[in-house]
Amino acid sequence: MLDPRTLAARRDEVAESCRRRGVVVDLDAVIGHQERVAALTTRLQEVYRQRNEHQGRGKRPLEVAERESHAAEGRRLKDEAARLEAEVVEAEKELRTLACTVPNLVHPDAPTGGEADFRVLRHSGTPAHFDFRPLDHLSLAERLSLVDFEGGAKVAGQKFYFLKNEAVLLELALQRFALDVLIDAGFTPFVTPDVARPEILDGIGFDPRGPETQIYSIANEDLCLIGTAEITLGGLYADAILDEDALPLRLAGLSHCFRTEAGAAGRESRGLYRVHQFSKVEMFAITRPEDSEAMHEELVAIEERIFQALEIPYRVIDVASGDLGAPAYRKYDIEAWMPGRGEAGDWGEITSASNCTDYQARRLGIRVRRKATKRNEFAHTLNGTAVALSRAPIAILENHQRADGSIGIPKALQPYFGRDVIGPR
RNA sequence: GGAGAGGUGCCGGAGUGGUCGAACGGGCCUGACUCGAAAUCAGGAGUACUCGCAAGGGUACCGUGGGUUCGAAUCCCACCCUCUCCGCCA
Repeated sequence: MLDPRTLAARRDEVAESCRRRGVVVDLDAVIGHQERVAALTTRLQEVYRQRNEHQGRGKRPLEVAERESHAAEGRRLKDEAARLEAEVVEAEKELRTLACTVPNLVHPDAPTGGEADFRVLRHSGTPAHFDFRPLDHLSLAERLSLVDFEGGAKVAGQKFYFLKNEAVLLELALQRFALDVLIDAGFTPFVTPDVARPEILDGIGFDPRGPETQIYSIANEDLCLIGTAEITLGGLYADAILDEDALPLRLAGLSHCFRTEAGAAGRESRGLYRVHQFSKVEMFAITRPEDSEAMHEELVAIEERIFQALEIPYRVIDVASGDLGAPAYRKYDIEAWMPGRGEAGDWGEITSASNCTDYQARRLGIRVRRKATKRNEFAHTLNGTAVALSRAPIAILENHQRADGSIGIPKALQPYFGRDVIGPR
């Protein structure tokens, strides 16, 4: 949600961003509605003022007849207020609905276009040359008894799985490795709840309901399974007014992530790439508005450090305007080289870092108290994947596979993993 | 899960129908005193909405949502949360 008043002030800029996103929104309707809500609110407050004045006159002892007519007038004012209140509530609800259709602004340097129009910012590493035909991660994992999708389907359904043997150790090693990198970088580590209230999801910009939702709801509870720790870490600071000196906040959250993947049938669905549950170490940052772009670069730099240490070839892309998602102002994805993907290997997204500017902060009520002006402003929030324990293992398995079917463990991970190879078996 | 207690401003803590946006402490900010500081004294500090070019008005908010009443922090109902005890449990 963009603030309807800043929307009015920056109307043309917002319109241009919507155009670049390919989103059709009637901005003038939102602005007009905001004005109507303000006018209604003013009228309601005037009735409140009258009511207060009237009540002041009832504080002294009154004759019986006087008391009667006083009470009657009071009831009249109360009814009038109630009527207006209902109108205001209704109008505000509608305004919120309208305002929520307006996505965030888009960074001027982000490429314009759809999913395929990303800009490649840089490459790191070179895809390994195999003198044998490399397998995809699923075949590798099955040969080595690392995952059990059949068992997952048996107890929980399609796209759930068991990790087994070294895959379990690999998951834990990657978690711990990533956390160490983040702690070094000044992040405070968290293990967060795996569930959250719908308001929190909504504040972060996830739609907990509706047919296209990515979110599981828990029956008979007002709770959802989280799709990422971004939800819980952001929610942790909902309604906070933060001291300017306390920023930026760097938070690292380890959680399980649950996604329904509604409407994603058939899309790159093999193996661990797109599953209903996985673990993730997520970065979340809260900054002053002027610091968010630098923080965005910092988050990507950390992601790159992690994947360089894991010896995974990758490229960093600047996601195009049409593929950003409503909260994001700019998004950088890291795509790892996955030798087993497609016919002869392909790039696959393994992390994603977004600068959401004040879009989430506004909905969650995360503010900064400015020292100079003593005023409160909405903070900026950012999030980025340190390591997703579904996709990072794909990249490791596929890139570090050997002719004998074993998997080499990158040096940086060996102390965490405990040995230097998985298999062969 | 059962029983009890409680949720008030930055913190502690009054307040059981109008005079309460809220006593009193503490902390914080400004000024006075001081060479400076401490102590002391005098002032000032919440959030949001709304009207206004502004200065400055107005309105709402005492866990949340309803209700009673001319009038609710105060009474009633529901829910959420916290604490203590019991039970259960990793």
